[in-house]
Amino acid sequence: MQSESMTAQVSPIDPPRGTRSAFVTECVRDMIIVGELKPGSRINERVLVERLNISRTPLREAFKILEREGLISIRPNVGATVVEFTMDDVEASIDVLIGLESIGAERAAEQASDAEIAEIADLHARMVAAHEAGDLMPYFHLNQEIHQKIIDAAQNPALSRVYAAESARIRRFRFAGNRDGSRWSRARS
Amino acid sequence: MQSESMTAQVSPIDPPRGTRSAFVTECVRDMIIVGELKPGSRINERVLVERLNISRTPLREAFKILEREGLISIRPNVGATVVEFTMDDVEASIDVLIGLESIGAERAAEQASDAEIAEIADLHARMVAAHEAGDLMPYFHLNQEIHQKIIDAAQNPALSRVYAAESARIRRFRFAGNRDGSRWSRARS
DNA sequence: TCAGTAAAGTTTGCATGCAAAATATCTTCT
DNA sequence: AGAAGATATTTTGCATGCAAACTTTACTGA
Repeated sequence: MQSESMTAQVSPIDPPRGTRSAFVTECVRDMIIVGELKPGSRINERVLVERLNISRTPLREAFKILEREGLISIRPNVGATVVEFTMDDVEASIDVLIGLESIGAERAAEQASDAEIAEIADLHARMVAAHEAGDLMPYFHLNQEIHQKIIDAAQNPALSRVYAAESARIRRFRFAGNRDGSRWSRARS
Repeated sequence: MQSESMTAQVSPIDPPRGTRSAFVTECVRDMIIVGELKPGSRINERVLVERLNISRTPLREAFKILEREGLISIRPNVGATVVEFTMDDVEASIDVLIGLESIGAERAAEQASDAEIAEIADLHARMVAAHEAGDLMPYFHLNQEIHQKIIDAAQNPALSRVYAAESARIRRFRFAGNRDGSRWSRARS
């Protein structure tokens, strides 16, 4: 669903694919995840409007979406600010993610095919190896992949949706949080 | 231009408190939950605009929010429709809710005070009693209460948020789904 | 000097207008 | 009659304008 292609810099000229609203939502979300819009800072509508060459209407719609996603906070008559995460917040989210993965693993074990299980087991072994070798990037990607596989294998749309949403919320902290993988260890079943 | 005719059908309050956007969001959400807007049916902007005495802008913002909440689906250039749930969808959500409650119970057991645990245990006992007595309404409310207590006791904001969101999504199916409480039984720890 | 206040300048929330897309209605031809 | 196409109507997406709320700056008096 989410493309891994990271537009580090927002294109000055915008080829509007789909609706403006969806386009702007993705842009602003990426800006937040990448860190171009920093936690705690207010977001100026006019600046973004000029930057993205769109009017305020789709931008404000994007704000509503991103607020519901938990990435920004809108104070009435004041404006939107990028939400700040404390370390506790991030750990709380990770705790939830781990729990969701447990659910997924449980249901997956009941419903998944042997092939899927084998695939997951393989990914898991490689992930553990990468982790113990201290290879952070491979570990990170394998981690993401295996978690997604587990969730998908459970064949529970609600689970996939909730997991994806919460996962996206703290995506920008994944790298930092991964410095010590000890927390993630508990996700291994 | 909006006449102040007697449109007092279901409209909660005419003077909108807070922002129009928030007001409209709550209104439409309630309409969906109550069943006034039926699953699968398209939502006509103009009708709602006239009904709620507001312009299209806040209504469309509400649509974006409700789409994020999973209550409606917006097809570009076509419009918004109330999402239809299959029984499988509802069961999938319930599965997720149960899983989240398990996480909550686990964390709560670690962090909650004895008083909180006792309170939950008491609620739980009464819930089981109501369930076995076949008292649906008391059971339902106790059920809601105990689940909320457990989630709160875990002191995990992310967990509370995710649970509340998913719970709200299927609120309108709770009664029907409660016919057999057997599924909920597994949430008891 | 600085707290308090008033005026100027921004920024937000919302209503409205318009073009494009989609839907409904009517016509035409086989 | 029924299908295909053309036209009319409705509906959506977006830009823009304006009033209210907020923020910043300038000013006054103690």
